[in-house]
Amino acid sequence: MSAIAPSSPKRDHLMATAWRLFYRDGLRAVGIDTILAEACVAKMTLYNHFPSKEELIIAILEKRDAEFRASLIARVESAGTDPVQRLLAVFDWHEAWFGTEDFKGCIFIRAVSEYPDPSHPIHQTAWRHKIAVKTLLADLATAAGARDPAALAETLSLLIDGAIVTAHATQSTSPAVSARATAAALLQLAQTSAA
Amino acid sequence: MSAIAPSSPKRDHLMATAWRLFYRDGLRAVGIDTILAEACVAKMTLYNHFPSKEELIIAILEKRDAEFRASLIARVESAGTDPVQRLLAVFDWHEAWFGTEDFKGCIFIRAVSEYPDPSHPIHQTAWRHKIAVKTLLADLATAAGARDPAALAETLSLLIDGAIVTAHATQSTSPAVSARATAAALLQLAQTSAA
DNA sequence: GCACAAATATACAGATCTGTCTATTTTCTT
DNA sequence: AAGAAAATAGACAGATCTGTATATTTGTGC
Repeated sequence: MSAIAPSSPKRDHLMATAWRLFYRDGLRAVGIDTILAEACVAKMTLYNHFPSKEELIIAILEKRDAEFRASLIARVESAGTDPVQRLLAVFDWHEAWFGTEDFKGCIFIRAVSEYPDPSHPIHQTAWRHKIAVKTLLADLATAAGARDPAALAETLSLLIDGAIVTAHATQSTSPAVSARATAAALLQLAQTSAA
Repeated sequence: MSAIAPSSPKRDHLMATAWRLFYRDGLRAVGIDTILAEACVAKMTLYNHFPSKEELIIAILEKRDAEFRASLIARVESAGTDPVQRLLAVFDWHEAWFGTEDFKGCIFIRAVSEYPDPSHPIHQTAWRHKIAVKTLLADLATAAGARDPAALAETLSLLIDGAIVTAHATQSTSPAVSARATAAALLQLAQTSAA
C-alpha cells in the first residue's frame, strides 16, 4: 500500500490538477498532456514523480480515500455520542456531498467501472476504499447495538453505493434521504427483532 | 428514441461483437479497429450502419435494455401469481446474473461512470434503463400492496444498483442475497406499519 | 561563485484513435 | 445474365495517446 509518499509542491499540484480533471471527465478520457497543460508543468516532471499514468491514478485514489474517510469520520464525531445519530450522520454527510456544485458521483465506483477487470491494480485500489467505509459502518452498527453488525453494514453499503450512482445520474440529493430513512428503519429492526 | 431500427445480419453481428468487447473491457477502452478486427468486418461497413462510435454505443445500450428487461420480466412471470414472490424474483434473477461466468457489472452504470456528464447522450440513454427498471419495481410494489410503492421502488433500486457494483468488484453473488433479504423486510414493513 | 538537484522546453518514437475516401469485389434481386 | 446494392481492402488524414531522450535553464545550499 504505497509505503512511501514523498510529498513535494510540484507533486501535490500535479495530483490536485489531475484529480480535478479525472473526476470531471473520467480517468480514460483525460490524457497526460491535458493534465500537464492545465497544471503548467513539464512532462518530465510528471514522470519524475510518477512512473506511469496508472501509478498517478492510484496515488490519487489513495489520497482521496484518506481525505474522504477523514471528512466522513469528522461528521460522525460532530454528531455527538448517540450511536444511532452517529450512524445516520453518515447519510447526512452524503446528502451534503450530493448537493455540492461539481458532484459527479464516486471516483471509486467510476474507477471500478472504467477498469472492469477485478485484477487490475486501479480496480483493486478503488475497491479497498469501499471495504474501508464498510468497516467504518460495521463499527457504527456495533456501537448502535445491531444484532448482526456486519450484515447491517453490508446492506447500508449497498444503499449508499446505489444512492451515489443515482444521485449522480439524476443530479439530486434525494437518494440520500431515501437511503437515510431506510437505514433508520433497518437499524430499528436490527435492534429489536430476532434474527 | 431511435424510431427506426434497420436490422441486418452485418449490423447485428457488429453489435454483438462490439457488445462483448465493450462489456469486457470498457466503452472508452475498446476502439473501433479492435471491434472490426474481432468481427472481421470492413470499416466502411460499420460506418454505413452507424454514423459514429457514439451512436453504435447508444444502439447497443438500447438493445441491451430491451433484452435485459425482457429477461427480468420473464423471471417475474415464472414466479407465479403471489405478488411478494414476484417482487422477490427480481432479486433471484440478479443473483443468477451475478453468478454468470463473465459477469462484469452493469453496462448502464458503467456507461454513466465513463460518461460522467449527465447531459451526454450516452449517459442519458444508460440512465433511461434504470428508470425503466424502477418503474417495473414500482408496479410490482403496487401489486404487493406497499403503502408507498414509488418510495419502495426507489429504495429497492438503490439496493439493486449497490448490489450490482459490489457483486462486480467482489466477484460474488452474495450481495444479491443481502439485497433480497432486505427487500423482503422492507416490503413487510411497507405492508404492515403506518407511514 | 559553484556544485548539485529540480524543473524546463522540445523533439521524438511508436502506437492508437475516429472517421473519410476510393476503387474493387461480392452478393442479391430480378 | 444484368444491374443494383452491399461489403470489401487499403490507404489516408489528422489528431491523440503514453512514455523517452536530450539539452538547457532555474533554484538552492554551501
